[in-house]
Amino acid sequence: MENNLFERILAIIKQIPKGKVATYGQVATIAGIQNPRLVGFALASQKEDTDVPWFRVINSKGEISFPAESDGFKIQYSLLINEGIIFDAKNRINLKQFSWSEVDG
DNA sequence: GGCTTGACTTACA
DNA sequence: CTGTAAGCCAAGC
Repeated sequence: MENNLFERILAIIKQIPKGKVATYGQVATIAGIQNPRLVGFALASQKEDTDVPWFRVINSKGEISFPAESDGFKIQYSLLINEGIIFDAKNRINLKQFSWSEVDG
């Protein structure tokens, strides 16, 4: 078990199964931290060639945390669609259906 | 060591 | 649903 929160966060995100997503709060809680921003902060530190499926991490609203005009949004959107995630007219997904449970894995 | 910022969340009005 | 406020951890200056 890594002592660094960053590596712990990344390790958890890497455990997210394909076709599912986790919220920042979800990952933060599993990581044992009380600050969901650290999750996004850790992901922001990653590179494009990272092994971490950062695109499977979204906010509690079930939507991508990037502006729809941003490239990051398009990339994450495309990657999620590629895994079977469905977005609604508001660019949001059904958390009830796609949310990840660590025990469900 | 202190202040500011950040891919956030929850609560209240 | 929209707007405001507090909480929390790490990095950068």
